[in-house]
Amino acid sequence: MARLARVLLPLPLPEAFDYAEPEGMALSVGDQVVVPLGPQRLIGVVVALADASGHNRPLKPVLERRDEPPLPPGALAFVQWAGRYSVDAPGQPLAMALRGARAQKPRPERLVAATGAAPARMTPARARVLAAAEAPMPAAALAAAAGVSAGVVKALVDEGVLEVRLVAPPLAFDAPDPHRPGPALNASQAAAAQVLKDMIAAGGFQAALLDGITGSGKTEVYLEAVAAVLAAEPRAQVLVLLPEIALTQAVLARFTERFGVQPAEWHSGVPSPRRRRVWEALATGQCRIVVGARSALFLPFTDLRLVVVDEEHDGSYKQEDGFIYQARDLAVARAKIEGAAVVLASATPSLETIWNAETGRYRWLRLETRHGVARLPDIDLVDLRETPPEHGRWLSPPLVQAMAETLGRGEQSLIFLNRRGYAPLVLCRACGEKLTAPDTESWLVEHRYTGRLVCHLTGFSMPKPDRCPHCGAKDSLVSIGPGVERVEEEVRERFPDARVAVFSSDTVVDAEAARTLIEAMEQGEIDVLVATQAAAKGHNFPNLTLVGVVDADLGLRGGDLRAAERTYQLLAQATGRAGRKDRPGRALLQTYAPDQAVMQALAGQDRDAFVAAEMAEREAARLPPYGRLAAVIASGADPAALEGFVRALAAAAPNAEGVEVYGPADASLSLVRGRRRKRFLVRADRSVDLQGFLAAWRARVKVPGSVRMTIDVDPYSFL
DNA sequence: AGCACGCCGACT
DNA sequence: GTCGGCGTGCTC
Repeated sequence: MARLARVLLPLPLPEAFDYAEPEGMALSVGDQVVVPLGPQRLIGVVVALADASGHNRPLKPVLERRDEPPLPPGALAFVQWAGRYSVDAPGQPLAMALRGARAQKPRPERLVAATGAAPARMTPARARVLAAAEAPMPAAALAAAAGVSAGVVKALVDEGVLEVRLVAPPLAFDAPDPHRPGPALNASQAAAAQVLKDMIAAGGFQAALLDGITGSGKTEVYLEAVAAVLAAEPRAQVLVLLPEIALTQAVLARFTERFGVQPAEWHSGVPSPRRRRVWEALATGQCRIVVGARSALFLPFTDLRLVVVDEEHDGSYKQEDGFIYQARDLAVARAKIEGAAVVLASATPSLETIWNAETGRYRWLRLETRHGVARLPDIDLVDLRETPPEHGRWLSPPLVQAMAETLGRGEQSLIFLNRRGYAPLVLCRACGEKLTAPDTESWLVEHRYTGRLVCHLTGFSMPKPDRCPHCGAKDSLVSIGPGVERVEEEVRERFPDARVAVFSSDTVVDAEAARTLIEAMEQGEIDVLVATQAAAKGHNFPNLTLVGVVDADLGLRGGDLRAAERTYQLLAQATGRAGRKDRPGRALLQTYAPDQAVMQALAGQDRDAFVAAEMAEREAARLPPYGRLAAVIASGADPAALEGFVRALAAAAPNAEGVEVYGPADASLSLVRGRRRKRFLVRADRSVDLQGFLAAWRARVKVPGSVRMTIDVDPYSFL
């Protein structure tokens, strides 16, 4: 009986394709196969097998079954679920899941071993080599073991006394030891760790929010949960997700210290052969701990029992282009599919997660105490209407004075501004024109280090011209607003003797540079660090006692759903930097809106008040977490075609109870690379099948070739 | 995503 | 008169 195989391909195709199973191939669901698609050969995964008799269409055959581990059932189910959830082609999440499987295979190692033949001439050096060549080993190692030069080994190989064997490097990762003693936990940590251990002992899907201020020791607590999982079952696997920027050697070292072995790493910087090894080791149960960035969620775990999402509120968990997904939410879904526990950890949890904890979906573990004698900093608002900086300056008198005092005591300051470059806008004094990237409304940001104007969205850049490109006026361009470079300039002018450094993605281009700068800060070689968000993560600067936030209002403008929440998280995080050791820290937030609930909650260090106020607003507007959102974005280079499509799309919106469709409006950046963008926003009650609504809507329209349509379920960026 | 088929500008 | 630009449309 001939069978057909449904094969999912890692392409944006709407469905899996059918192929004939050749006689004797004996395929199984999950197998990696090579199939023809038009003129090309592609790797895909078998998602179903069925009787082919009665199939009317001639089928191409599966070309081969790859001699590689299959995609485990949980991973396959997750891929299919993620495709439905995101209302995208199922091949998109499959492409994520196959990234490691399609990566370059690690190079085989060249080992030398004795063949048993005797050398024509025996010398003392040769005798030592033969004595040492008990097991196959690299030629250099053998030479070293025998105390001879590489030439002796090579001569024996040439003579046929030794042979070179190509051996695949070992796949397995060293087994972690969950029984190594962990650090002593305080009462609050111990209580939380016990709840997690009980959860794990009970088994099955369960979720918990590990909620504790900076320095409360969340990592130690979830490492206890990791240890419990590893100890409970010999095959159990653990995934720890971190924001990409937090994946430093320092963090990995904590795992190594706790379990005695290096965990597998997974992020954009991991070289291709290494990825292949991690993928295969997981799929064959030879790797038990992965520490990775959001895409690690798609790895082929066979026995996943625990997922930890550290800094769960972090915006970088949301992937915004290509396959759009929110890794934190998908982590919970994957845990559910696998029957695993999931722990979300944060000092400033997202409102969605707090809501899930409040409504009992997640266990809520609050760590109350801070490590050691460290205290929270005092937070003061600086009302910029009362004490503004001088014209063309950005640091207010109270902040400057606090910096001077801090410097005088020999302590460190962090000046925080979430804007790269020198000035976010350049305009012409003569004609008033704002300089933008070509075909875009996106402002060009001035960078003085490089003397260039850069578009942070499109990547366009040009040298700063001395004439206005619009009216030709000479020396008429003025820099508007502050970026970190400009604040650095002001700090240097005001404090000529201070040692000043900038931490932004321009000055810190890789992990190495980050480590160098962090170390300099730790060693007290920097007095004032001017930083973007890049620095506001998990570092401990014992001598840092002042945090200044140049523009605390930055997140509050623009009608963005999560603006207030983000500002809160940012500031709580930034001010959480100060005073971690024994010195009381101080934070000054410059604001034009000191009466805002966010500012008040921050000044009062009252997270619960902030959350309550924000929740009430969300509930009144039936916005997340009380409702659901999706964005539908249409873009195209031909304005008429786009306009026509958008009108048709609006007319085709299904009428559904509990769903409102807003738009079309110009999308956040209404013009990107010559393409106009229009956006619909869909708000739905939680009871509504939002994905079903979106799929039905899309099915009602024909998308012309010149227009691209993207659906973003649970959108984060509204700017 | 490739890759081919298909109609309009600068070259041997 | 052709080579080739990438717009549109398939691929089981």
